[in-house]
Amino acid sequence: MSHNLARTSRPHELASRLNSGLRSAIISAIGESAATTDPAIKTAANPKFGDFQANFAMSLAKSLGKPPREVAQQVIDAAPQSLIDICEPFEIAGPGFVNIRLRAQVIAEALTEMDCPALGISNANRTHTVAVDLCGVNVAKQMHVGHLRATIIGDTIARLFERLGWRVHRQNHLGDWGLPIAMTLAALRRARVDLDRVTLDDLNTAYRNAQAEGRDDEAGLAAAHATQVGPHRVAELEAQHEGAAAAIADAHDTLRRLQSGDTIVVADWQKLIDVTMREVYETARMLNVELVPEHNRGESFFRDRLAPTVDAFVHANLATRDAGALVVRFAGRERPLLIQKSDGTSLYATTDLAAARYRLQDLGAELVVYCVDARQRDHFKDVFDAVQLIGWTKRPDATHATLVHVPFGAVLGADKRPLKTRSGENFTLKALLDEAIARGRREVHARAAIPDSPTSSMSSAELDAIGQAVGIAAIKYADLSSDVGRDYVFDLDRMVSFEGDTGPYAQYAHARIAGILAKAAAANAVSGAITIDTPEERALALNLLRYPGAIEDAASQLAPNRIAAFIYELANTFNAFYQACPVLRGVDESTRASRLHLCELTRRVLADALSIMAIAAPSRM
RNA sequence: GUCCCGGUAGCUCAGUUGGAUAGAGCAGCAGAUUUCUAAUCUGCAGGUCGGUGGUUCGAGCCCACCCCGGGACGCCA
Repeated sequence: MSHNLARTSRPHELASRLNSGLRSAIISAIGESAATTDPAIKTAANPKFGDFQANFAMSLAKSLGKPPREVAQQVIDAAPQSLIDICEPFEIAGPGFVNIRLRAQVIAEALTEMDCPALGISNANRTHTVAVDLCGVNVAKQMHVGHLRATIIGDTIARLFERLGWRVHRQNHLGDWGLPIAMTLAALRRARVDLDRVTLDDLNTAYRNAQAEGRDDEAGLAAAHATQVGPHRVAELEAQHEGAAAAIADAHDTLRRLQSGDTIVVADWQKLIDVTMREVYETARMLNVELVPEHNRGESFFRDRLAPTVDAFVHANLATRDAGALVVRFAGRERPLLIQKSDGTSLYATTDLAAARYRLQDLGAELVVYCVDARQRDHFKDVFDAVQLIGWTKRPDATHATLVHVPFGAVLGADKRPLKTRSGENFTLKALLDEAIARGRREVHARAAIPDSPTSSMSSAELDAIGQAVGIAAIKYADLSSDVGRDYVFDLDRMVSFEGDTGPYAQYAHARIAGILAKAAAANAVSGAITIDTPEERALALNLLRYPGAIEDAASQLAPNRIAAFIYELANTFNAFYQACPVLRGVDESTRASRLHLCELTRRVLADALSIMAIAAPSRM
């Protein structure tokens, strides 16, 4: 998963300095013919090989017809002074790897440089605009685990770009228009339900019943036609489903009134939206997700743009009639994209095309990211190709915008089937979050009950707040920390176990640091110049320096798990440092000042990285 | 039938443009604690990277075919 986001060059970063130094060494050793050779700098596979390794020698040796180690030696001998100044003597190892160890002083200087509000991340990107399609709830339906993913993955990607200074448009593509909503609305109106007092549960039930009614009707008639039974049998079936047919007719009538702006129907429709969204916003708040009414760009928003969208394809000669419907065909692909039904009405692809056009042309997005279920892969491939065909990705400056689907996998139960309750229903997201919060609170209260624990003096309300943060972190981190494109098994025990690669583990590392810093402040201990002496200090420092690159990689690959992997790595190296390197006790003043500085930086980087996933970082837990 | 995604330790997963002995966590075993928060750390053990063939100095990664699992396939979204 990647797009054409240009990776900014970071001359201040150590890897970049090594890269350019080796590049010029290669040219002076081999000649201009090797000017395009990538030094292939990577972080060392193993600390015993140094901090970085350069792998250029093997591929270069082949084209030169020389032994790789000889080529490596030649290049090392031609190293410019700027490179020699920042490294310990190079070592050639194995088939021709060049092992690089930075001088401790250089690492310390780089860290000092990183010690600014932006933490080394370039955020001068205000000319860039991205639109992020996220959440995508349906009106009158409860949120379930699928919406959890669409919401938090989208929010994280949005925050990622915000962190990099982009203009970000969150787009909540609500399912708030069309026959399904009309069916629900019609059913509720028939039953004379008071829409001012109705709950989302009521709506959800009405939605399901209305759907079942409609399916019943369609299925029966479809079967009748498919089996070519006589008109008598069809009539019989129609009689059987008379109620359903009446309901459908009522739904169509309601839809017609809704579309024509019937004041009463529109007001009732708005009530359904209000009831649904009230709960969506509440859930978003629980998840720390930034989602407000201004982000709503649902199907209804695009209703007047559907006909122009279809017209555009017709006028561009990209749409053809097929069995009464309008389809867009693609070279080398059997599957067409249906943009208008044979009855002249539009369907979801039409809305997606209109939405894409809006995001590209009205919002001016150079990148549009869709955080939607992986099962819609083919659908988005078709939609994106259609947008490409008609030329809506062309930008005023002659560049092309990019549309990217970030497909996410299913949330599975222990049986590896999509997560269901024991009675076979979908888990509501709310129930899942309540359970996680309860678990988080239980754990936090249990810790606080241990004498001398840092939280033992806290009030029950304070502990509840921390417990909620821990429970939510457990769920969010588990969801975001593996490749989002894949299915994962929802196992609350593992998520809330607080051991290993989990949200609470990261929070704990942060709280530990905050504890040290609080004690240091109380003792008037101050941080100062960084010196790198021990292996643990070096490992921690090198990890901190990787932060800007990790964030840029996460953005360019639209991969939230890259952030999580960085966090876990940093928390790990910090805990090893914590174990081996006393900060406040038994060390001289300059060591204490240096280690306090490392702690401060680590805390800030951890908190910053967690904030991109919108996971709280409590100071005590 | 066509197309898409996946298969890595008992379990859950990493693995960047192809690079050194394929890495973590959990579970298991052995250690470290009068602690700056043990929700931690250190070590051990655990693998035919689904299979076969190919490309390459070098393949978990690239190519071909096959096996297994999941998904999508015009008038739902």
